[in-house]
Amino acid sequence: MSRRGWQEVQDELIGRINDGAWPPGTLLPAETALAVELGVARTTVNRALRGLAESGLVDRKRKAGTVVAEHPPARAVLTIPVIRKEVEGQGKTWRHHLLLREAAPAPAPISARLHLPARAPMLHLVALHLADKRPFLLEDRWLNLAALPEAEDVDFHATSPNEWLLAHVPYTTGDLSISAEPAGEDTADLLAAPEGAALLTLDRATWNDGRAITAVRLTYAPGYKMRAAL
Amino acid sequence: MSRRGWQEVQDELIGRINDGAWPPGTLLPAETALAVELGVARTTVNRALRGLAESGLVDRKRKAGTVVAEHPPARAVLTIPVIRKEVEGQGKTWRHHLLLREAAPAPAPISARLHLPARAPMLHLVALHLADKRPFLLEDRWLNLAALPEAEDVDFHATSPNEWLLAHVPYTTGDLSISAEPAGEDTADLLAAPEGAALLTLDRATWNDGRAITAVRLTYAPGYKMRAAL
DNA sequence: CAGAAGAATATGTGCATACATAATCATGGG
DNA sequence: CCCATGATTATGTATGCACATATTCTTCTG
Repeated sequence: MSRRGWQEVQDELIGRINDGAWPPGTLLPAETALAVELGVARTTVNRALRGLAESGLVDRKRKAGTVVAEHPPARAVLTIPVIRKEVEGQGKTWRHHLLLREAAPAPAPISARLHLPARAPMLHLVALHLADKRPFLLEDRWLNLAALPEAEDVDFHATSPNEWLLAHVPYTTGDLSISAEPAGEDTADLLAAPEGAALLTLDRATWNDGRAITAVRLTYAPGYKMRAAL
Repeated sequence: MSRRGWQEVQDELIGRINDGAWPPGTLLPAETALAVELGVARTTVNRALRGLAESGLVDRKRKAGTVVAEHPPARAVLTIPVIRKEVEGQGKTWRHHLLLREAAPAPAPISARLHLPARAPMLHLVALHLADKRPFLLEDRWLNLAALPEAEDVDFHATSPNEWLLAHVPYTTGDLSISAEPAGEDTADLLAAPEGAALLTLDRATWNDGRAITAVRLTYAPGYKMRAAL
């Protein structure tokens, strides 16, 4: 029945879950048993099950075995590209204006979010990104100078903060919060939106190897949609 | 230097990318070479590299080799739980009201989004979800009756459409679009928000094994923030 | 009978090997 | 010189084996 690969095995298992043969809560056979039944090596079954566990369809615990999840959460992978790439991907011309560049101690909400001591020395950058000369998004960023002293000497007119960071600290972890916010007076003005307009807003904090790097708020112009694959 | 496992190998590789030893665009050594250098089996290097490829840090192609990505996009994993679970996770009481239940042909935008013929027979459901008796989110759903004829006989007063679907078709694929929308008159009323308020809105289309299942729009009450891990 | 010590077991991972597959690269014919 | 074709090569994956590790289950002891 099997012949080809772990994908085939995975499809078979998904099928059994979806058609009700293994309803939520079912303890399913051990890897070794499945391997024998499907005529493949245990490694192959393991690969298939690992995938299902990653996507949340099953829960696995050593010795306890593999159980079909009761409430499999939907997982969507958001891909947040470099801003320039995103604009150019729409066939538009990208530009950016640096509106503010100021070394300043971190205000309380920022230092708290990054788990830094109050008033840690930071670089505050505000940049407006344009697509075909129309406002696209506002980048309001606080950069931790202790982690990135080089930033002090960078010309952010030439390279956007967004892009400079990615080139310098490509691999980061962090968290993200997505919300809809009404446009404040200044923001409305910069994004050419009516005051109070609904704006998609991303708040992001970034660490690298345990060191706080940056906190940023991205405010998109009205009408922007973020897409993700499930 | 190595000793334990693919994670250690992965950390080592991430380190070399992050500290500039392998800048973006670099073609890195073949798996076999890395395996020898790090004193592990190729399988282990492969595991580490596969992880990096999944998170977008490197691009891999057969024969061509592994290249450090030029613009590693940030990837965030959004976990969208069952609505009831989410509300209860905040320590609040969940309830829902079914506001509309109507069999009707799909309007054009819905059938287009699901790649179905125009006016395909569907079930239109609107439900308001409450957290501690306060409006939490509005669920506006179109269900493909051809794929799920059982839905015709379900009492959606007892089980929310959201939850019924998850129990019936646990594993689905689809796409998701996230935006900020101003509250329309009806929506504002139902969510107890001022008209024009900024509301986080999710639009989702769902397939199972190539068959269109449902299209849904979730409109959250003001102030809602969606969180994700990077 | 409670609680600690130990056996049993399912998953997690590493390794060596083999073959599959997709690109690329080199080669030779027109 | 161009292009088709086949050789080369890096990744992709399967397999059998071994051992690690986290739990659970069992049993022994006070």
